[in-house]
This record gives sequence, C-alpha cells and structure tokens, in this order.
Amino acid sequence: MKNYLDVLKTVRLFKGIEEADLQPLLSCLAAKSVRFEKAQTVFSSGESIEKFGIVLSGQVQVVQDDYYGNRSILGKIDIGNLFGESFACAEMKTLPVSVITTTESELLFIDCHRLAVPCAKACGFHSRLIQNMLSIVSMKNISLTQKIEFTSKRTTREKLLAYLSAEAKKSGSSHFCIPFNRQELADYLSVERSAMSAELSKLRDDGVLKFYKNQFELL
Amino acid sequence: MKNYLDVLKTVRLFKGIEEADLQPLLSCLAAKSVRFEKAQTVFSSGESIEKFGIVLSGQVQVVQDDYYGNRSILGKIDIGNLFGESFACAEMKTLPVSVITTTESELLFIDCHRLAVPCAKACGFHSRLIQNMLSIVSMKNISLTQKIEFTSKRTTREKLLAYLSAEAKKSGSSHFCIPFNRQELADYLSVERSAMSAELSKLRDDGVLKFYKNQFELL
DNA sequence: ATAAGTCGGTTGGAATTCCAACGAAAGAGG
DNA sequence: CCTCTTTCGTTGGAATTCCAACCGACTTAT
Repeated sequence: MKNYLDVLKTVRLFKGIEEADLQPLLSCLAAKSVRFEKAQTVFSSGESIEKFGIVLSGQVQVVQDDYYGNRSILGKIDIGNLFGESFACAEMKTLPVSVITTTESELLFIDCHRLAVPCAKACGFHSRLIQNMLSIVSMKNISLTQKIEFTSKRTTREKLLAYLSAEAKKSGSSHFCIPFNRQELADYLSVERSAMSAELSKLRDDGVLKFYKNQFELL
Repeated sequence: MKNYLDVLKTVRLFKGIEEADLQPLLSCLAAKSVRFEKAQTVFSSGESIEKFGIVLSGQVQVVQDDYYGNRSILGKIDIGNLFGESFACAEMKTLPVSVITTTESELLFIDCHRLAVPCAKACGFHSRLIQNMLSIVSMKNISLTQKIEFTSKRTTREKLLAYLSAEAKKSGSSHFCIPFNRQELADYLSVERSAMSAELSKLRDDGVLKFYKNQFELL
C-alpha cells in the first residue's frame, strides 16, 4: 500500500506540519485508510458520523435525496480535500447527505474527537491541527456567507454589482480579474447566463463598468 | 462590575462546563470584558483580529460597506451570542466587515489561539471548549449550505418545495411546523411574500400540500 | 365596543428573468 | 486552411416575479 505522502503534504489540515512528522501524527490520530470500489457508499444519509474523510486518491460526491427521492449533487471532492468534516464536528445525529465514490478511491478517516482531545503522548501537533481545522471550517463559513449576500439580492444587476464591488474591494483596486468564466459566474450567482451577459452589457452601456474577458473595471 | 454568570452559563461555547468552573476558565483564557458606549466601533473593516467577542449585555451589529460606501446590516448579535469568531479563527488578514454597538454594551473578548493551545495549568476544559467551538462553526456551516440549496433554486415554487421537503424529512413526518411566519419565510428564501403566498395557494390547489398557519403537510 | 395593528391571501399590471436559438470570435487540432 | 469546440453577446417571446394595493380574519389596546 502506498503511503500517499505526496498527497498528505498538500492537505490543508496538515499545513505547517513537517513531512517527517506526518506518519507519527496519523498513528496518533488513529487515522485509518480504506479502499473503496467505484460507486460505493461511504456515508449514508440518516446515520451518525464521528469521523470525517480525506480523499487520498479518486473522487467522492456529496449527494442529497429530497423528500420525493430526487437526488442532487452538492459537491465533488477531489484528491487532498476533506469531506464530512462539518457534520462530524457538529455532532449531527442524522446525516442529511450521503457520500459516494465516483471512481475507485482510497480514503483516510480521522475521528473528530481525537483532534480536540490531547493524546496520551502529548504530541505537539494537536494545537496546530485544531487551528487548521477551525480555520478550514471558518473560511468555508465566510465564503458561504458572502455568496448568500450576493445571491439574496433581488435582480441580476444587483447580484452582479454586489459581487463585482466585493471583488474590487478585495483586490484593493477598481481593476481586477475574476476567477470565473461567464457560465461559472452565472451558476455562482444563481442567474441565467444569457440574462447576466445582457445585464453586463447594459452596465457597460450605462457607464458603470468596463470589462474584457474576465478582467473588470468599476468606474 | 457584574460578573454576568447568568449570561455566561447560557453561552453555547461554554456548554457542558460547570458554573463553578467558568471564572477560572475565563482567567485561563485571558478573557477581557470591555464596556462600550452606544454606536461605538468594536471591530473596524480592514483590520486583522485575533479575538472574537461575546455579548454580555446590549447588542452589536455586523455591517458591511460596499465599494460605493453603502452600508448594509449583515446581522444583529444579542446577549449570549458570539461575533467575529469565523474571522478570528480563519486568521483573515483584513476584516471585510465592521462590528458596531447599537446600545451601550458589555463585551467579552477571547483570543482564538488561547482556545487551541493547551494552557500552562493544563486545565481540563480546553478539549470541551474546542469541541464546542468546532461544533458552533460547523453547525453554522451546515445551515448556511442548506439555505443556499433552497435559495439557489430558480422559481419560488421550487424554493418552497425544497425548503418544505427538507423540513418534512427533518421532522421525519409529512406533517410538520415551520419556525417562520410568511414574511420571515419569504426573507429566508429571498422571495416576495405576496408571490410566495400565491404560490403556496397554487401548490395547495394542485394537491401537493396542505397548510394551516405554520403547520404544513406534504401529500 | 371600537379602533388600531398584524398577518396572510388575492389581484393586476409593470418589470424582470427564463429559455431556446443564433451568430461572432477565439482557440485547438488535424 | 479548415473544422470542431468553446465562450460569450444578442434577441424575442413566454413565463415568472415584483410591487403596490386591498381585503378579511384575528389580536390587542383604549
């Protein structure tokens, strides 16, 4: 079995931890690696989880089935990323989503409580791990809140202006690039691509902004 | 100065901690209480914060100023609740929001790093505190994600069905109560109250659901 | 009892968005 | 050079939402 060191050192949860310390750390955390076939269920909605996962190879999907049984994909988790950490940390009694593999995958599981409780050997990584985990969940929190601020605006125009002015403010300049193409931006803001495109043109005609591809300038 | 014990024991961050242990815990965390006048700035956008706050008395607002200087209120934080914890835990370099008092307020500040790092006295509350903090941020995370799932639907009808079917699933029954009145539900789903009301009636006429006040039943 | 306020449903026209389709521009690959 | 693909702007009619206003049922205060 591979030890996936090359993957582990890119995982945000382990940021600031020396490569040589990773293996002892994992055994201290009682981390367990499990191989899954394609299209297997990793977590099933309704159950209660104490462990979260890290994708060492392959890919998993977080899916949700509604009241009528319609399944929708909430997200895809690629190599090096975490899944289920919010549910495990929040100590939910019943998981509202399922996690399934889309390909053959190697997944690493870590118990949430092991993170918080200092280990018997009093190893020095715990506070770093805790800070990393808090940071990961908090940053997700901030970006979700921001997205809601944009999408809760009433019109496409307002959503665009809210998003673009936030990007301008973040970059500290009226001239900035956005990390989306038009379709992705439309999906992010929950609007129609064509309607958004039209609105961008109108904003340009109104003298509110200029743009070329994904470069924008607020006037 | 009051010690606000009655408030502190209701704070989610301190859940599971004995009342008698609160004072030593706070000194261990180097928590500092500060009194603010009405309409004072607690955190200012652009700065970097390591501490988050707990409202012991009064109320604060989280506000955001956009590129054009328009201020919008992101939320009000009442007695016993936390503010700034996501930003402090995420170690943001520049705060995107400001926090201001709406009334004269007593605020308790706690350094985020003190939570993660075991104290010199090796007091036994840290792991509990850490779990509580992780739980608080994670639960916020989950509810934000869920709200986005609802609001990102295209039509009012779909938003309603997504929300209501989630409530039905959560309650484990086709008959359930919702914690909103019509206006609050409309605000939560980012739709017009009257349009939503009309759509609810249409759903009833279509035989999809029944409702009386805030009691609903999916058919 | 009356008045005032709140809450929720209804309605109609204005405004906006959705949808499908098309065309132009740019890039990839043969 | 040509073809295929992707991206993005445009357009027009259908569908939906927004907005303001109104009404009835209930509750609360005077």
